[in-house]
Amino acid sequence: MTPGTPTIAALGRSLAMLEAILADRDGRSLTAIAQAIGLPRATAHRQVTTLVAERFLARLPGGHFGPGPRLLALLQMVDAKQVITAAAAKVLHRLAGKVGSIVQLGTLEGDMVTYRIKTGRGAKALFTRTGLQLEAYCSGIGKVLLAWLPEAERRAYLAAGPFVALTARTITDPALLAVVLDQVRARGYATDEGEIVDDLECLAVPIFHPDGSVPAAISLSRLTGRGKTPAAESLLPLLRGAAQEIAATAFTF
Amino acid sequence: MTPGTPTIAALGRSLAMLEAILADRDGRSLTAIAQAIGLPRATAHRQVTTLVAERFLARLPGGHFGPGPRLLALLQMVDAKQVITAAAAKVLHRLAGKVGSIVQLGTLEGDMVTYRIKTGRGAKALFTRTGLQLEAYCSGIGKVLLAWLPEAERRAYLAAGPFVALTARTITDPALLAVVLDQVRARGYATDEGEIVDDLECLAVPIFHPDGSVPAAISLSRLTGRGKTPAAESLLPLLRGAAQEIAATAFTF
DNA sequence: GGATTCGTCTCATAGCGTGGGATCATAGTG
DNA sequence: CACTATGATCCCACGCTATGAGACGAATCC
Repeated sequence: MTPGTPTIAALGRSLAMLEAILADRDGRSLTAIAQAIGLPRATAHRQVTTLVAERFLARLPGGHFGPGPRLLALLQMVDAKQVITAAAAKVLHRLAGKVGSIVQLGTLEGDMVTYRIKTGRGAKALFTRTGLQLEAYCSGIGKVLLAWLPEAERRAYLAAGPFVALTARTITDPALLAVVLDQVRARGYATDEGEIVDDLECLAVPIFHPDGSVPAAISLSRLTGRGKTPAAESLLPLLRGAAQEIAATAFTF
Repeated sequence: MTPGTPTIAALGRSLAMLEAILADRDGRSLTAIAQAIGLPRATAHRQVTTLVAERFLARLPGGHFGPGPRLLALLQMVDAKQVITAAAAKVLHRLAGKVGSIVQLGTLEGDMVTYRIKTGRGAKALFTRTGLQLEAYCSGIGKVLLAWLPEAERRAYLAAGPFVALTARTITDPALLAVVLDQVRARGYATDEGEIVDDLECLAVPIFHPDGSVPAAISLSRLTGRGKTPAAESLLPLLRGAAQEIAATAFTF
């Protein structure tokens, strides 16, 4: 540890013990688990006793342990999207500073995209705000999230419709949208050139979960009216780098 | 606390702090949260610092906190069914002793029922064992779990088929099964009279999650060849009582 | 600019968790 | 059935470590 950061050693050890017990699917003895993480039997025993008393663990018949009610309650408060959002915050701030445009992060809830992070210069000029929900089919982030949806869900989404035109360029034909989503998956990124608002264009890439799913996506947006147009695709490596960094910090244990 | 049980006070307090921070959706200050659970600011600050360093929490811009990667990893190991199983173990042992027959608990995974607990006298005479997966449409537990499935999933299950006859009494007609499931929901319990094996009958009731869903079901089984047949429905209150007790211990935080 | 309020850091104190070891409780084994 | 091995649980003196009041800087409000 860095000596400059005072932390509670005992807490870390207890949490490691919690992890070790839940990770153990083979029914090892408490003593064995304790030994595996280098803890005296007596200490481990007391920690587990406490966790059971606090209802974070439950005793199973046969001397084993399982998750307790309070852990379940915790589970209901947390979802992967929140973790990604937390991990993404600082990465996206840095990215926004580097490219000098608006950076956003969004997730899919049902048919709608939820915008969870918005940062960068000119952010107030854009109509979105964090917490806003928007249709998925017409934004870069939305198309990325749809593209990596499981086959069955993507099909259901396309079948549900209707897709209302917000500008002349909005894709409203389900068949065409299906083709576009296939392209997005093949290329690894999505674009939006005036499909929501006429003078807005953006570039979006997925954030991959290790299991291959895409729980979130990030995008760079620019109002086309304003000044120079830096080659959009030249920004792709930066955006992808950020996505990878976010995934790494969010999913590395 | 009961004085007879030695527990680590500090661990409990730190975990309470973790919960409090995650439960706070209003963006209160750390000081405010600490005060709410009666902890000095300095102590709370050190605990949170530790939890961040251990990656159970993550710093959000604006001085707030969100769940961290290790918490996500922890919670991925937990699902509601495990918690229910843990909570049910002792309750079902007691019930088995009281009624003197076989008690089981099962959950639905895809189309199959997984038997997770089996206890009581004569348990070895029955072919099931914990961990066994069985088709859902022909057992009492299975019918309960199907009956409370969300509309769409229940319909999908009924449409998928086929339903093979294991005995002369097995329900193989999807339309009839649909009617039976409606009855089960209306009555609040399911029976199986020789639909899997000729001489086996059972009575099953749901365990309700507070949100109304049914993540698990419990049943009493009896081999009909053997002796007297205590009025099956007279056991219903006992079974329901056990189900309610399990739900209470598993979902009360 | 004065007054809050919050986050962060320091440090002396004592309270508490620590862990070696003893004691039960359960299996396996000859 | 005694014998042994393994694990769970309990005990307790010791010393370390978490504690929390207080100080300080920073940000925000009036």
